[in-house]
Amino acid sequence: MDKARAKRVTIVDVAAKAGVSKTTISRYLNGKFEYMSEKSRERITGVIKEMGYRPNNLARSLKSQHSRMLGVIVSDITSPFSPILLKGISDCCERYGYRILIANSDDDPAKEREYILSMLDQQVDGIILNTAGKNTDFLMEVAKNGVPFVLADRPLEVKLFDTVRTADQEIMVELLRYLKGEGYERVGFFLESLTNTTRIRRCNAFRDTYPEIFHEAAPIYLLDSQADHETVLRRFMLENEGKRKAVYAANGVVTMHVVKAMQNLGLQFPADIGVCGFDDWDWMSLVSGGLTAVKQPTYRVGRECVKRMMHRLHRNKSAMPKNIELPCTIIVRGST
Amino acid sequence: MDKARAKRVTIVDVAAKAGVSKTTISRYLNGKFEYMSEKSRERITGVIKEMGYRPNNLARSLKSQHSRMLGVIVSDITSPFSPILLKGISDCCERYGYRILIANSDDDPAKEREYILSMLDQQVDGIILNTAGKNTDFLMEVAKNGVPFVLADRPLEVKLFDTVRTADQEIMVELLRYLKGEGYERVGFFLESLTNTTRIRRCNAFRDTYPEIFHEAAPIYLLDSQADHETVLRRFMLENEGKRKAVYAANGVVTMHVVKAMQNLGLQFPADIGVCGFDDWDWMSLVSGGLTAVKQPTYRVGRECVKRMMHRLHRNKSAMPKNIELPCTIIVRGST
DNA sequence: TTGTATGCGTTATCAA
DNA sequence: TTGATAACGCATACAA
Repeated sequence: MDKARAKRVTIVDVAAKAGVSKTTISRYLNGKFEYMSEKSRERITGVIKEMGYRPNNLARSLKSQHSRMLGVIVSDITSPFSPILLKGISDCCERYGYRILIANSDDDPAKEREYILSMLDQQVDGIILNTAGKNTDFLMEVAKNGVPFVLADRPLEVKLFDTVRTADQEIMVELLRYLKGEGYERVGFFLESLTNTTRIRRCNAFRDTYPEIFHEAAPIYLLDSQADHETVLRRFMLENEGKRKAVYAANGVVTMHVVKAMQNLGLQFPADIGVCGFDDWDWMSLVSGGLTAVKQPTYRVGRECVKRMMHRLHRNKSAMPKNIELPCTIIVRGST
Repeated sequence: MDKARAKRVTIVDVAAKAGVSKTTISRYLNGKFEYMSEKSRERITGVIKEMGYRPNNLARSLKSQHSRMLGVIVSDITSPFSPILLKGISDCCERYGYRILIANSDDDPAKEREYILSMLDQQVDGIILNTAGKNTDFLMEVAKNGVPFVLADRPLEVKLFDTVRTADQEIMVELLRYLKGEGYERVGFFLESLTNTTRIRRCNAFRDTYPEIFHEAAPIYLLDSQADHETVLRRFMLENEGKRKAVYAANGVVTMHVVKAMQNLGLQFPADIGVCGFDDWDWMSLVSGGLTAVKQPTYRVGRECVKRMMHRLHRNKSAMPKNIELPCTIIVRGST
C-alpha cells in the first residue's frame, strides 16, 4: 500500500505486452486502424483494457501542440451569474471533449493578466474571458500571437474579438415602455461604480433611451458603497414626491441592496415605489409579491462561447470577429 | 497578423541568445544560481525579459512528474454553495502557485468517475472532491495508486480520506434547543431524497437528537420533487394543528422551496409556522422579516482543503487521514 | 562554473 | 502492415 504515486502504465509497457512497437500503439490510440492487422488491433484492445492504460495527456499535448484545454476567467465567481455561465461552458465543453482551467479575477485587471499568462503557460488552446476590463492593449498583444479569445457577457469597445452577450439594451427599451404603460412617471437607474463595460453600456443605453420614452433627462443614480443605497434611495424619494416612480437596478446585486434599503426605510412596493432590474435570480420570486426582472440567457451565453471557440479552433482560425447577441425576456411580478 | 499561433520562445532560443547552454537556463529557471557566474545570471535575466520568455509548464510537468495542478470536482456548480467553496480553493491555490482544473459532476457518480480519470490523464497532483457519493470503491482503488484526495464538505463512511467539513451536527443541536426555548412544540425536518452523505448525515443527526430535546420521535419529511413541497407542508400543518410548529430545512434549496410553498398556501411566519434551516444565503435577509439560518464557513472549507492537500503533497505523503470540522453559527432572524 | 547527453510519454517521419 | 528514430520543451546525472 505504498503511498508514492505508482508509476503509470505507459505506451511502452503496452507495446511490450502486446508484442508490437509503440508506434503501432500510438496509431491505435489515434484511431488509425488501417495501419495494422486485425489481429494486432484486437490484441492491443485487450492489453489496454487489461493493464488499465490511459494516455498521458501532458505528453500528447506537448507533442501535438494542442491541449484540448480551454481557459475560463470569470470576473467574480461569487456572483450568481458565474456558476450558470460556467455550467453552460462546462456542459458544452464536455460534448467536445475539452477540459477547462478556471480562474477568478476578482474584477482585478492585473490578476486577469496574470491568469491569462499562467493559462498560456499551461498551453490552453483558447480563453473564454468574462473580462474585468482595462486590459484591451494587453489582450490585443496576446491575441496577436494567435491565442483565440471569446469574450463572455462583457464586450470591449474594439470589435476585434469574438463576443457573446445578451441583448440587454433592447430589453431595456421594452421594460421602460412597460413601466410607462403601467403609469410610472419617473424611473431612476441605480448602479454601482462604472467599472466594467456591461455597466457602462447599460448606463449609456438608459441615458439615451429614457428621454425618448419619458421626455425628460434620464435620472441616473451612482452608488459608491453598500451603505450608500439607503441614502440615495431616500434622495430619490424626496426628489420625486407625489410622482409615481420606480427603481431600475443595473443588476441583481443592486436589486438586492435596493430591496434591503427599502425594508430599512419602511417602503412598500409597488405602493410607495416600483422595483425592477436586470438579472432574474431564484430568490426574486420570494420577496413579497415577487420582483420584476430581466431574465438573461446566461447558460446559453456559456454554450455559445464554447461553440464559437470550437468554430475558430477547428473550422476557421482566421474568421472575422463575430458579435453574438442572445435575447432576454422580462419576468413581470408584483414589484411593478 | 498571422492567426496561426506564433511559435513560443523556448529555452533553446533563450540559451542561444544568452550564449550559454540550455542547462544553465534551466538552472536559472529553477533558482539554482550557485551554479552560474554573476555575469551569466544577469545576462539571462536580461534576455528572458527581452524575449518575453515563459517556460512551458506542460514540458516541465512531463519531466518533473508533478503539474502543480489540482483537480476540483463539485457536485453541483449551480448551488450557491459551490462558488464560495471554489473561491476559497482558488484564493488559497493562488498563494501556493497551484492552478485548478474544475469539473461539475451534476451529482452523477458516473460523471464523477469520468472526471477523476480525465483529470488524472492531465496529471493533476491531487483532487479536491465534493463527492456525489456511491464511488467509495472506485475512490479507494484510485487512491491506492497514490493519488491524494481531500473530501470537501461531504464525508464518506470509510475514514480513509482527508476530509474537511462543517460541524453541522453540533449546530443542529443548538438550533433545536433554541427553538425549544422559543416555545416551539414540534419541528419538522424537511429534506429531499437521501442521495448524498451530507443529507443522510443531517437526517440521522436530526433523528437521533430530536428525541432528547422534544421527547418524542423526530418528524422527518422526505420530499420527492419541487411540486411536492406544498403537499407535504399542508400535511405537516394538518398533522399538527394547534401546536406551535416550525420547519427545519436540510439546506438552502429546501428553505427556498418551503418559503415558496408557504406563500402559495398563504401562510405567514412566524405566526402560522416558524422556518429555519441550513445555509445562510444573501437573499435570506430579504424575505419578509428574514430567515433564521445556519451559516456555514464554506469559504474556509475551501481554504482548508487546499492547505490539507499541500500538507500531504509537500510535508507528509503518508499522513494519517484527517477529519477537519469547522464550526457553524446560527443567524437568528424574524422567521422563528 | 558550465555543458553534454539522456529521458519524461507521446506523435510523426521515414524506411522497410 | 510495421517499426526505428527523431522530435516536443524542459530537468538532471554526469563530465569537464
